[in-house]
Amino acid sequence: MIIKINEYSDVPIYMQIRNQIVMGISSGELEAGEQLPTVRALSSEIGINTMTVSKAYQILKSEGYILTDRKNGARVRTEINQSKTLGSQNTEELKRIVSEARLSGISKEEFENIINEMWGN
Amino acid sequence: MIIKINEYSDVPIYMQIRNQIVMGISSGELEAGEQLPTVRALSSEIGINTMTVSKAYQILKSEGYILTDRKNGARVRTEINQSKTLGSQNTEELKRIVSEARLSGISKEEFENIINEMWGN
Amino acid sequence: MIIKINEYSDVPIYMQIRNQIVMGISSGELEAGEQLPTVRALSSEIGINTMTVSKAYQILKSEGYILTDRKNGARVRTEINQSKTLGSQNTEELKRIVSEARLSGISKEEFENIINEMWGN
Amino acid sequence: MIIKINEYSDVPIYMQIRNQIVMGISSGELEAGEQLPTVRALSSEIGINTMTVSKAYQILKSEGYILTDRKNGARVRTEINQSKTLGSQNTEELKRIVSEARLSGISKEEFENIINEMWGN
DNA sequence: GTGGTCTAGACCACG
DNA sequence: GTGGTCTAGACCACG
Repeated sequence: MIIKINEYSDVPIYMQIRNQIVMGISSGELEAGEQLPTVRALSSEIGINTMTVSKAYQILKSEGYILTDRKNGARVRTEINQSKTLGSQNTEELKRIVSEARLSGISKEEFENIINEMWGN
Repeated sequence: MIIKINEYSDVPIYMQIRNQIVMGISSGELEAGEQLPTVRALSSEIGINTMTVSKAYQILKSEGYILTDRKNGARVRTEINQSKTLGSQNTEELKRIVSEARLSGISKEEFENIINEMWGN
Repeated sequence: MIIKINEYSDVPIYMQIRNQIVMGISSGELEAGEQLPTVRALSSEIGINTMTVSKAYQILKSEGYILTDRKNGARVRTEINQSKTLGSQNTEELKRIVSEARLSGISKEEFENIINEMWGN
Repeated sequence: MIIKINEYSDVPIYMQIRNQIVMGISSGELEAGEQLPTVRALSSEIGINTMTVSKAYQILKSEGYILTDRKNGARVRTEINQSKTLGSQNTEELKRIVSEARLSGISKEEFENIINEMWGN
């Protein structure tokens, strides 16, 4: 899986890494149990500080997306916690996006089509 | 309309104000042409600096949501530009949220119900 | 001649009045010697303070575009001073606009066409 | 590149900075990808507050002229959006300048020569 | 070291 | 009274 960093984004680099790995797991590009590159490998590959990658991995671990051990490095967790809830921050973000979409003249049907495409099948 | 600031949020205060006003316009709580509180009134009401409120208003102005004049203060714009697009940042955010929702075990139907509730009718 | 005020413009109202009268003289809509509406008439017509119109007239007078006397009110000057220079402020503004036009991908030919249309004949 | 502030100008300092950087990019004095001075360096160089410089940079960023990141500071964007339009404010300003130029006795040919010089080649 | 945020307080032009 | 500008100074996350 290829991680692409936008160094000029407002989103911190460690968060960009975290987000792309989460999206990779969700899309199936990263399978359950699959091994992630080592911190050192990934940081040299994308040309950033190891601390930054390490921070991304720590967040993914604390969120329950990956497991780490000294021997095997990091792996995608096979049983990700199914909270079945969006969480308050994502709910707030989603409300904001929905509001802006409505004001920009997008119809609910169009918005649902966007969601459908993103969801895959 | 009541603005509530979460001082522990990662979202800057001026952005929280901006977001809540956008959501207020979208929901109809703030009507087209309606007058917003003055910078001074709002800043004293929520206990923050006038510069911070001013920054929120300037962003809303530059985004085309409100208009300001020296005499009457700020008003909700009656004709908000209908770009009919989400914008690249909102698209990225939405992709991330969809990915996290899927991984948390939310079904597409449940997600669409969340959208439906947020959308209103 | 009809003066249209944009109350939400960053350009002060007195300057909007001044600018529109200058453009009216330049286009020929206002002829040399033609009488302008009284301060009172114009201010009530466009619904603003008499002081604001008065300020516009004072600027036009000091710039040599109009003449005022108690008996006849304000008239377009028949011999406007032909300095044949842009002035430093207009020169700076024009430089800025040219720079922005270039960066936006407008060609010199296209820009000259815009000038031609504005110039009339 | 040297930024010169006119403290007596009606143009706010942050806008003077913004304008001079835009003109620098347009003239080629600032090249695509070139690094701008840091907020602190520029503010101390021209003797003004960091907030004022920061505001100029934020405007340039929101307009798409520059990119900022925490590590490297600000850089001139390599691909500036080519809208190919003047924008309504610049169009209005240009109309005003053309009108004043005509009234001052400048011929269309002379005006086009001024444009030509500003445009470079 | 970098840009970003926020404050307290001042002053300004406009109307 | 209104929004807009600017300062001096502080603190912050990111890298």
